[in-house]
Amino acid sequence: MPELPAPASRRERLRTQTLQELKAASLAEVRERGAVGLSLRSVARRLGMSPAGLYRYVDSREQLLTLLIADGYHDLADHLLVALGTRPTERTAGQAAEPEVPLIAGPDRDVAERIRAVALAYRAWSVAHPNLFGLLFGDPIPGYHAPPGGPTVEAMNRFGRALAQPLIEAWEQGRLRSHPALDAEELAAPLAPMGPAAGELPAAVLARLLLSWGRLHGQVSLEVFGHHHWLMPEGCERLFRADVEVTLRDLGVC
Amino acid sequence: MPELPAPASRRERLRTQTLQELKAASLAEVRERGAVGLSLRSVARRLGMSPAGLYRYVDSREQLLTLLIADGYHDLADHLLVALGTRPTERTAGQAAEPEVPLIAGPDRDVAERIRAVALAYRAWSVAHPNLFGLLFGDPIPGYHAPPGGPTVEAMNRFGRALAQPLIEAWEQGRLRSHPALDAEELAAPLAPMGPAAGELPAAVLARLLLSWGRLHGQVSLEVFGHHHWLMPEGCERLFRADVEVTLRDLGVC
DNA sequence: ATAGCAGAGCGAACGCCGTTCGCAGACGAC
DNA sequence: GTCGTCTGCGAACGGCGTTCGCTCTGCTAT
Repeated sequence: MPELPAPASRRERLRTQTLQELKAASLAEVRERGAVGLSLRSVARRLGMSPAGLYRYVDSREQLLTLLIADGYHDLADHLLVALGTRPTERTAGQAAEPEVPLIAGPDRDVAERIRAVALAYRAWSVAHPNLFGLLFGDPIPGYHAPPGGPTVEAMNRFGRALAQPLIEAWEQGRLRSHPALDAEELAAPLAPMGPAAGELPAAVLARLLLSWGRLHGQVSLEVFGHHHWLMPEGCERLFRADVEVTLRDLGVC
Repeated sequence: MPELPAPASRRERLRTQTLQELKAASLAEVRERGAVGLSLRSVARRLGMSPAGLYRYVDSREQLLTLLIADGYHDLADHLLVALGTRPTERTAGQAAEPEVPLIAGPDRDVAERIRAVALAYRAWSVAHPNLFGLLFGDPIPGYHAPPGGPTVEAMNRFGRALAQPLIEAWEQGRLRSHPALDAEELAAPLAPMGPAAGELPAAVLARLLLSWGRLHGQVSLEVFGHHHWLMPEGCERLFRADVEVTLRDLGVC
């Protein structure tokens, strides 16, 4: 979120500052108690405000959650971009202590190392913020659908671009191995009318992206939600690293 | 859940019947509105009971949810077992319309086909019951930890065994391809002290099980929670089938 | 057969929640 | 300085999970 120059009247400055505090307090609640446990009254108590007062800044509890979702995607995207060597020190949004990025591989590094870096960063962020991971990727908010042009989809797109970046590079370098199951035309066909985010990505690359993302996401999801941890108390990270290596071989870059 | 012979007094019969109705009504609520939307008062209204009356059968809303979780694992396990050709017609628990099992491969079929069958059944069940999938694999209930010997873990174990069954067969047939990233000793080491469910499974097989499950689970999770659907309106099933084929090749059975 | 007791169910209440409404004060524009 | 908009608040409504004490029913032991 680039800071707008906006000279902004005193009123407006106070307003945006209050809204930032509101989001920060809500974020803290979500981190501690999960998205389900977010209570407007409790947030109001933190801010020393009346519950009704919050409604000057937020339409409803649900809309507040979507604000946090957008921020969450931005935070995760920032994290991935750090792993890719972009955006070296900025890190404005996430004011709470951020997890270390386990591996940084800038644009000059081999593409396999860059994929590794983004995958490890994805897991590191998710494990460090399980409740935020749940907010982004867990049960969807019952009635909610993101408005097409809104800040939520923009944040999701930024995240998606960061995730796709090294795969696109691999494709540009001609290093994606062809695969009978992945290059079948019946797979590429439904991908042709792709969403607004995909841009000019060829279907075969998009297919590999979704597949690879899905794999890593599955491991992370099972770990964060406690399903791996229960069968395998230790070693989730090693299992994840093994999956990354297998995926790199499948892609052909390693 | 085998039906106990239990001649049971009239009181007891009525009691268990009421409890079944209670669970059925709650299940319907969860199916419609999701686990977050489950309301004891609403369930009581469905049953024509007072809200307080429910507490004769259930300790709390949370405990009711865990009952549904256990039932959900059993239902999913049943579904997988049907795909494996076991348990041909019984299907007692799930009284609501169950999804068709897309592929049935009995014990006489090739192990690759059996893995395919269980994977497709996993997805079919999840897509057919998104809110139940969320109940089992979405955000965990904030404060809850399954009691070690309880019915929940028993149900999870039954599900895990069904999932592992064809992989074990592949291993017994010596058809699991060795893989540098998966047979590394540092991966097997943390798996050695495995949970109560794993039994005598060798670590390398357990590692492949968790890896393969994680992959498929990731695709299903992203699809059910709407993340794939948004980038790729159609073709989730084809993408999933492609992932299954890639996984089969990785395992070496195909 | 009957006395007594455990089980089942209910109404009322408590404290929490999200949300709305009307009112009061503060700020900014003219 | 005046007026309108913005900000905040107290009170209230309906819904929620949960508890308590009461009644009534059915079972069981004598």
